[in-house]
Amino acid sequence: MTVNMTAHSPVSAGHLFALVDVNNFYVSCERVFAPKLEEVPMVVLSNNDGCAVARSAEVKALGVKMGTPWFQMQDLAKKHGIAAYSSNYTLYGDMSSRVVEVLRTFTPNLEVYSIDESFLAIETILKQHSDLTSLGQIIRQKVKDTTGLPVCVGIGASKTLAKLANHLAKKHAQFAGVCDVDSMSKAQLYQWMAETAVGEVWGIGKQIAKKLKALHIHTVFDLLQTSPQSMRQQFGVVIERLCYELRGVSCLQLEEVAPAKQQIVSSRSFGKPVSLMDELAQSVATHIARGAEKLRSQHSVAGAVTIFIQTNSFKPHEPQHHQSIVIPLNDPSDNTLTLTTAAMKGLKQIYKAGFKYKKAGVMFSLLADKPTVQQSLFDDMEVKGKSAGLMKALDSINSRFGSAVIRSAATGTKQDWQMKSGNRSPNYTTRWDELPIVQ
DNA sequence: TCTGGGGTCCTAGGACCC
DNA sequence: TCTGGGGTCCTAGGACCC
Repeated sequence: MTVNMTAHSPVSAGHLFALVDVNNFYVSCERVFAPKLEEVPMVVLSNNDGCAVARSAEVKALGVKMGTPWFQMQDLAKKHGIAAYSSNYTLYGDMSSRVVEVLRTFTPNLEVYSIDESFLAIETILKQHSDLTSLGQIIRQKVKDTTGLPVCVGIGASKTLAKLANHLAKKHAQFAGVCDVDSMSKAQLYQWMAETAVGEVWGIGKQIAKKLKALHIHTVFDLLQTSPQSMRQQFGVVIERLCYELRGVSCLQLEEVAPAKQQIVSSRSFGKPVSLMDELAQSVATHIARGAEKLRSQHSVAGAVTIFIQTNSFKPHEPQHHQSIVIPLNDPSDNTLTLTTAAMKGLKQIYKAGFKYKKAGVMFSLLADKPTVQQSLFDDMEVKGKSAGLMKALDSINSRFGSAVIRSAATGTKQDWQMKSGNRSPNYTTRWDELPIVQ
């Protein structure tokens, strides 16, 4: 997330954000395709059907917390007829894209914040609508009509206020799904803030809420009364910024283009504990393959591979072994074989026989942009000698990307290329059509 | 050999988010 | 018996170099 260097300087005046958030996203997705579930209290379960990662309104009302293990709510489930569904992330990803598509019809200035939330910059589209609340209702209706999913809309002068507004819209029926704190009177907004626990604010988690409580800061309004400077002293720049955001001073910008990930993780718990090296190796290999796909999809190469294995920390009486190891790569890579080789080397070093492992995973870090194909073309030439490299490199590119990518190319040296292309270095070429093509 | 300070890089861990 | 899987940013401390 890009932020201002100092919390004191607002991005600019006159910002207006709308946060559109799907209600009980995974549950709502399942209900779109099985309308009979509409009235059924239900949860969607994590991998291995371990815990509840989404709860319908009825289940939330029963006090079931996010992440509650399914086996712990058996009695409750029987008593209230709670249905449980295994998660289907392909479906949810698809539904998420559809929602974003609808939102883009309102404005291109949009940040996809998570699978079920987007921020919209709405100051520019306001003109076409009589007021913000009716704009929010139109968005709601259109998403519902197009995708079948229910959303709530929160509107405010900063992202944090939009988040807060969304929270109010969800929690209080009187808002009918759209809350605009920007058009509220100050007195009214402060009233709502005084009724909202400080821990509900975006960026205030359990630990900080606890520390704030010790300072007699219980509600959002209490936090608003403090000086951001003193908050900086005690909690750091993040909370200071948050205080400004609550005051309507926008410090967090809209991130329209998602930045490339800085790390890519693939990990999973085992259904049953695993002790054998072979089984761990298989799991690690699978994670490497998954991670490498993610890596390639964002055109990155990894500079290091971390492998980690863990025993079941929910069983503190059993022997515990949590260990990870970082294997740096001499040449950053996105190649599954290269990465797997490195991972196996690491796994061998941390594996200990006799433990019951419950989880394994890999992480790719030190990510960098993958060199453009043109670059590697000429890199190969440099390495292998002037003339042999090009056609060979071409073959490998074609086999990798499909044979239609480059039909033919001139053989020649880097110097030839520089002559033809006006003496530019090929390293600065990023376009396919600038490759030296021969008919 | 002693003394001091500043900068960078890496790692680990904590806190937060969905 | 059964307890998710991703991410981000910030800070502190140690190693190392000048």
